[in-house]
This record gives sequence, structure tokens and C-alpha cells, in this order.
Amino acid sequence: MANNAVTNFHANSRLHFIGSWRARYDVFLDAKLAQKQHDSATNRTRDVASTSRATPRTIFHVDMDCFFASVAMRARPELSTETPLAVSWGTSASKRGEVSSANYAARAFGVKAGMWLDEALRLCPELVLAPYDFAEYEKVALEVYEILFEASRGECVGISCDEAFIDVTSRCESEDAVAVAEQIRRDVYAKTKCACSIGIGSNMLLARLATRRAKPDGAFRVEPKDEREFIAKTRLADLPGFGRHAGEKLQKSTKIRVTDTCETLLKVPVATLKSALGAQKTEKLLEAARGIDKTPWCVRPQRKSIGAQMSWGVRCASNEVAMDYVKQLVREVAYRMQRLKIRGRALNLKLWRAIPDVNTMRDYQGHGACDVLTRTKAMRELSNDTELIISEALTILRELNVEATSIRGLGVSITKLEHGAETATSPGAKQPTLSQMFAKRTAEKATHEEETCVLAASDEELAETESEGDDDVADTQSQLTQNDCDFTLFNSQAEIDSDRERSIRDAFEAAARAYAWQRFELGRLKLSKRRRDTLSEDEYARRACARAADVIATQARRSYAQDGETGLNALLNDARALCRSQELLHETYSSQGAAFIAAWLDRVDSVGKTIVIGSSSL
DNA sequence: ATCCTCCCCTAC
DNA sequence: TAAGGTAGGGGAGGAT
Repeated sequence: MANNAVTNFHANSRLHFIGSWRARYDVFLDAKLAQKQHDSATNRTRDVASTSRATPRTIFHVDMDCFFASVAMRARPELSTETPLAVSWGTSASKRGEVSSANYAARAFGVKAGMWLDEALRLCPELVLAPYDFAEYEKVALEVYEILFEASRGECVGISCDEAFIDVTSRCESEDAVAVAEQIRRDVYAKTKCACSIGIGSNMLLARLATRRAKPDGAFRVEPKDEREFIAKTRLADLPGFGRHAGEKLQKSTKIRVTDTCETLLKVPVATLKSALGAQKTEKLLEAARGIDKTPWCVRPQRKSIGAQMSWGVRCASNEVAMDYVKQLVREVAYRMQRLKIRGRALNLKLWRAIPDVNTMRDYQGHGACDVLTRTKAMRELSNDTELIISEALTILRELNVEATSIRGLGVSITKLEHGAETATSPGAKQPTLSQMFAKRTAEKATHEEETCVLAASDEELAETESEGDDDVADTQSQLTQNDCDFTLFNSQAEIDSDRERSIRDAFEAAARAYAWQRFELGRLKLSKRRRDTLSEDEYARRACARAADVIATQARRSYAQDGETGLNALLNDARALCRSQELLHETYSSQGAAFIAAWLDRVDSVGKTIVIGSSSL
């Protein structure tokens, strides 16, 4: 049971969404930069990835105001802006969980992000709670990025789903910076119904600090003549990179508090700071305290590591279970590497080991008090091959020699990466067929079908023929519930044990829907012309889904008959890959389709993991 | 000297 | 106590 919680959490967690933002954004960036190269044939080529800025620039720091809460608000048009609302995993009944984001009405009651829900409800009993909606955050974020790219002609550095820097130096030679910022803010609001704030400064640091003054829903510029004064009065806690531990160390050795200003810090002997914080950190801190920021401007930084970890609900009854967790993590990482065409040379295993006798039984699912161990190993070869990485990872796990029952979390990450390399060709790598599948979007002509992916039924298989008559309509209709299709993938109980049937059916249902939507939206999934004319678009899409599910069910049965469990797992991997590939298709899809597919992706993802982990820990 | 490993710290 | 993921940078100290 605990494993279900793990996998569901993993796919639905706010931290996972935030942490994996870069990967989603990269897909968008690639499309953007490719388009830009195309533009440069007609326009003048511009330096997209310039690495440093010596001269003063005009930098905007664009930050969405209480992003998750704003997105939640637009889904609830009946609420006035005066209604306090918070996004949280918990409900007002359970009062468990933390506030992830609170709108400004809620903040007026003292409700803040990070606060426990029971406290938030005590401060503000009428607080409206909204669930996470990751698909929607992604959609809004990319809409905002679209605007920022436009406004800055591609000079946009994405920080997260709700935050970015843009360089508008050249544009602000002829236009007033604040006016430009206000225009961007209006554009963002018009497109997304979400407010953002913009800080303006001569470098990224000053722009970021300016945003603090701009919020909420405003713009603020640090004028060049005011920079000295501005930074001098800035609190140390506001400087980026200056966290809790740095604050404590500083206070211990210098009596300076994080609430003191940069001005104060500069009076401290440099040697004192260095012994407390280290040379590099001191250097950076002192630069920041003078308003200097030498961070390179890089629109598309190269990824240096890629990994996945789990430290929630991890409980291992035996070594085999621990090995299964590791295998599952490696599959996730290898899959991402294959999709991104990245290979690596070094493997890092991270393991949370419970500290004996410390709060041991108090945990429900959390990792509790732990030592965190990490081990690095050079891999036999530059690779992104699932099996190779699994064997290397299991070697490390064995060498760490940790009692399985004390393991509270595991992580796998790959470093020393090489980009753009060819993908592993070993048997495990079925996914490339999917990249082939979706590479076609950008391909000049829509030649289809070297698709060997199990789920990728040919269009012919999916297409209904004109000759199918009204009987078929009735047939299909009988399979439809009021709002949805009925996806029966496994008809016989004997085909698969009933415990797992439900999960697998769920996964394939989601996969089938995603698949059908892709085809539908690409205009390649066709019902008969007559039917298309008589059905509403919604109804048409539903039938198309039902049709696709049917074909996939047949394939699933065939695959199970042929390869048993192995065949099913391969199918599940494909299902996950298929749904994930929606990330590649944002530009092609309608927003409705993209949102649907994103939701199904989550389901396939979690069901897929549940099955693999669950089956091996039975 | 320089690199590497195993941490620690930070941001979002 | 509590949905504790992903990624980057740096330091100490050992290996080369």
C-alpha cells in the first residue's frame, strides 16, 4: 500500500513539478530557438547564447504573483478577488498539508506559503482551498514565456515556471523601461488572467531585488543613479544564495544578522567572512552587497546532471525491494536521458538511512531523521542504457551494504554528460520509436509509419471505413457512458490476475486516450465523413478515443499472450512514453487536448510505477 | 597543481 | 509531525 502512496506522490507532487520544470521548459525552448534560426534567414542573426555582459544592461525580472493561487482563481470565476484562497494538497476537512500558495486576500489574514493548513485555517476560517493543477500551471507558464520571448526577441532566461529574466537593453534605448514593463504586464494579464510583477535593474541581481518592491501587481525600476543607495539598504536575507545556514554562520562569527543591510556587511573584515563562509561564497556575497552580479547570461544552459529520487514512503522489507526501487529510479532516469539524447559517464547513488532510535516509529510515510549517503561510480562506458545503469547502480547499492529495513529514500543521478549523442540501441530502448513518431511534427512532409512502438497503431487500423454502417454507430454508442468511453482492455479474468487488472486497464485507458487525442489533433484520426458531419466535435473526439482504445486493447492482449509480464511492462513503458510525449506537442495541440493529455500522463505514470514496483514487492 | 568524491547548502 | 523533487555550486580532504 505504501508503494501506491509513493508513486502517486511522485507524479503529483508540487516539488516534482517544480523540480522537473527545466525539462518541460527545454522542450519549449528548443522549439523557440529552432524557430528563431528559421527567422534569421530573413532577419539579421542575433547572438542567442551570448555568455557574458560587461556593460550595463536593462534587465527585467518577471515574477508571477502567487502563481498557483492565481491560476486557481481563474478556474473559480465566481470568486471575487477579495476572497482568500490558498492552494494546498489538503482540504478544510483534513487540515493536513501545507499551504503552497496564497492569494493576496489570504495574505491579508497572515496566511503564507509554507504554513501548515491548520494554522492557515485558524487565521482565516473562510479560506477557500484549491487543489494543484499542474497541467494548467504549465500551460499558463508557457503562455507567459511566449510573451516574454516576443517582448525580448528571444533574450529570455527562464528560472522556473513562474519566474524569468529578460534582457530588453536595445528595446529600452528607444522606449521607456517602465512603460515596456507595464505593456508586458498588460499582455500577460490579458492572455492568462494572472498578474505578474516586474523588477527592472542594470543586472539580474538588481532586477531581482527590484521585484520585491514591485509586488504585488506592479513594476519597479532601480534607477542607475539610485543603485548605490538601493543596494546599501538591502537586507542580507534578500540576497540570493544567502540562506539559513549562511545566516547562522555569519551571526555566530560576526554578530551580524540577516536583517542587517549590505552596508553593514561591507564593514566586516574580509578574512572574518572567509573563515565563516568560505572564499568563493564570500566573494560572491561581497559582490552582491555592492550590487554587482557577474552571472553569465545564458538562454539555454547545458544540463550537467540528470536524476530522480524518492524519499517519501520508501520502506524496504528486503534487499530485493530496495533493488526494485533502484531499478525503477534508473528506468526513469535512463528514459529521460534517451529522450533528451544525453549519455553520461558517472553514476551517483544517494541513500537515506534512518538514524536508529530517533523518532523511528513516529513517521507515517516521511523519511524521518536520516543520514544521507552518496556514492559515485564511473560507469563502464559512456551510456544511457537502462540495463547497464541498473547493473552499475545495484553494484553501488550492494557496496553501501545498508540494512534494507533502514532505507528511507533512494536517488539515482547521472553526471559527466555528453549531449546530442546517439541513443542506446540495446533491447531496452524502445522509446526512440516515439521520438521518431513525434519528430514528424517538424518534418517537412507527413510521411508516417516506421512506428514500431507497440501502441502506435497505424492510421489504417484506426480509420473507420465508409462502409461501416449504422449498426456500428449503435455498437460504439452502447460502449459510451454519458460522459466518457468504456475502455475494456482485458475481457477475460483468466488473462491476468484481477488485482492488477484494474491498474493496467487504467494505464491503457489513459494511454489510449492520449494516443487518440494526438491523432485526432493531428488530423490523422478519422471517422467516416458522414459521422464527422453529424457529430459535435466533443462527441467525435470521444468516438475517436473509443476506436483507438479498441485497437490498443487488441494489441495489449496480443502482447500479453506473446510475452506475458514482459510484454505488459514493455507496453506500459510505451504508454508512459506516449503520454509524456505530449510535452513535445504543445504547439500542435489545442489547449484542451494538451491539458487532457497532461492529466492522462500523470495517471499512466503513476499506474505504471505502481505496477512495476508493486509487482516486485509482493 | 589539479581532479575527484562525498558531502553541504541553496533556489525554485 | 506534516506531499522531503531536481539541479547547480562550493568546500574539505584525499588521490593523482
